[in-house]
Amino acid sequence: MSIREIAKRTGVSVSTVSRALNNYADVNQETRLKIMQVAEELNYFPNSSARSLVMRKTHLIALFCGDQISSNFDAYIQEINAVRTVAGNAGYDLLIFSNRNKERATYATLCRERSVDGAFLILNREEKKKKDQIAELERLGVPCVTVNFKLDGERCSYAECDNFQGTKDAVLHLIGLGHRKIGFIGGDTYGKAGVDRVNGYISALHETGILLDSQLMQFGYFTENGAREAAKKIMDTVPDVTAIFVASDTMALTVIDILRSRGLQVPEDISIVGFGDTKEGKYAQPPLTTVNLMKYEQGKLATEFLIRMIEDPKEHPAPVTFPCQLIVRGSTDYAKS
Amino acid sequence: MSIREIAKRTGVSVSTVSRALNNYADVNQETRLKIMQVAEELNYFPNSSARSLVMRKTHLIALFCGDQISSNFDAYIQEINAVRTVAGNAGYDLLIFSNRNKERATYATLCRERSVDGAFLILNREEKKKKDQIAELERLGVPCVTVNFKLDGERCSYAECDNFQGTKDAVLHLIGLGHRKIGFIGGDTYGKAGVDRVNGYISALHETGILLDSQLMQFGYFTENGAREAAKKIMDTVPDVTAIFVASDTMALTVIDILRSRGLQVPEDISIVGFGDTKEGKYAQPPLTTVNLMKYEQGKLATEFLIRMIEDPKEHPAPVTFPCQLIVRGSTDYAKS
DNA sequence: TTGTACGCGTTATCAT
DNA sequence: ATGATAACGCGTACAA
Repeated sequence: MSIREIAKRTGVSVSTVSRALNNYADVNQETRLKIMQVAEELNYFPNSSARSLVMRKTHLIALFCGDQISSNFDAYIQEINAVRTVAGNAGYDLLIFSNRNKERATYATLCRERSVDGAFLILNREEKKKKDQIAELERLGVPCVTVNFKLDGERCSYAECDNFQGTKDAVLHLIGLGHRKIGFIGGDTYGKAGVDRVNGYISALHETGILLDSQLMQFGYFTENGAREAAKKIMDTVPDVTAIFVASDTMALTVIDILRSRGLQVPEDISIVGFGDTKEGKYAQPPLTTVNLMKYEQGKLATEFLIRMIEDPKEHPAPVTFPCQLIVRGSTDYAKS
Repeated sequence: MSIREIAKRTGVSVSTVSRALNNYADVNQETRLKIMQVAEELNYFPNSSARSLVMRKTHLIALFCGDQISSNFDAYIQEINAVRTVAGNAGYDLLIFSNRNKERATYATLCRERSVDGAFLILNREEKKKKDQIAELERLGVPCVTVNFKLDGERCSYAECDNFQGTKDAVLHLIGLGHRKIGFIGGDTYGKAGVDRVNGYISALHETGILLDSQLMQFGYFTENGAREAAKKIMDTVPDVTAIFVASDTMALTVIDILRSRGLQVPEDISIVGFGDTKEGKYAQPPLTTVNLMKYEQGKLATEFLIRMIEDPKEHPAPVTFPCQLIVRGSTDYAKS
């Protein structure tokens, strides 16, 4: 089973076997052939633990995705698919830390312990607050990338999407349809993404000369209840609103429910734009106009950064901001004149 | 950084350090404290490659999910979540093979090379045909489990869902609503699952004394086109059909489209039951009545089997067949009288 | 072209 | 209670 066994059976030394199996030039064709033949017979395959130990390379990329506790991959599939594809093409396998015994361990600790060659992080709202852990990771020296989160550090990079532009495009789309009283239901403004969406909305109005009405701006904190309350406030204070931008698809669907319960039809009476392009939105009735975050592309780019850093110690790819894409579907229409 | 470094700084031998760090009883409290302190200072963490090498245990579970090429996790999220949770609780991390350089390697080979402690397989239709690879895996000696696929072998087990009962329940639901002319659009009959669904349909009819009409039975092969053709055939030959069981949610939604294009309303004119309980179906209009495969539970159970086999060489958990759950939503209603 | 010897970081065995 | 020493399986300078 081991290289030593092959050495015995072929009557050569282990080093010769090693060289033969690793396609070194300095080994006789005959002996090589014989070695490979015996290896085949014994169904030999190198032990990657041993190899990693001596090579100091595991061909493993750590994948941190979202809360380890709630463990829902659903939201991260596109990024995960991207990592899997790009890293796989480059010859890497993926490691997902699930071990609960190590729950108190930090990202950096986990990476070091498993000697991963690099790490890909998809952080949720809670995790982004762990400043010290992230700082530790940035100091670690192991190449790291994130999506939708700024990661500074010698061996770090990231890809993020342009929430500002995405929101702005969505609101400009509404304005293009003739809407003037346009509501905004944000998630929160704790992070850059949330702030950017607010600014995108404001910028779109500003650019087209529409006056800002603070009563039209509410926040739903990405919860159903929050969205419900926000929508009610807008409807109560500005009943002649004709369109609302909502900062997540899930909240947007909730808003549509509220509107229906008040006897309003979407998009006939009021247009709704979501954010995130989820399946729920895609298959909703009417299908939701929304903003696609290009998550696969983000993941792809970030992984390419990661691979470059792993394979070249001098690489330090500049972070990229990715444009979002507006997906126009059935929940938006011309404003009633 | 290494155990050796700690030994130097504390003035003891490496073996003592190892014992101290691994909570062996036979080490002086003072020296242990000192060792732990230095380990803390140096921010020491054990190297798992080295540890795996000598312990012959990696605390790694291989996760094979679907086609390595098309790389879409979407369909397997529930199982993956289950593995992650259960394996994580038991102290295992997850390894996803993505390395494309090893595309020609077999499951068994990959497992051996990375020395995983066990493997969890989610096989798609294509992969289930690789009989020799699966046989090799069964002989490997590394604990393996699958979902929805029979895996024989000393160290193998699996969890599957009861397609027969699930289909039967769905059809009985339709019969309970007063339907008598009930169509069946299957996927295929290449595997056990497909056959079971056919038999479930037949059994439900038989049990309630409804005569079988072969014109009402068609197959869509899990493709849009297939579903479309199957639906057309049924509608053309038995225009007074009042309900159709469709063997996948995706096909069911396609069928609904076809019916609409022919001026039929669901569920007013015709009831539709899907299979699989996907998000598309859940958020469709009307929400699809369907059969939930309890994928999370299947994954959970299979993983528990796996852990048991890993931790006890004598364990050989009996496979389990899981009952499906009928989810009644808006796409089914009483038959028009 | 091949073999010897050592190191990778850890644990286990057997002394002491 | 502690230390030497030998594994684990592999890669690689260096010597031959």
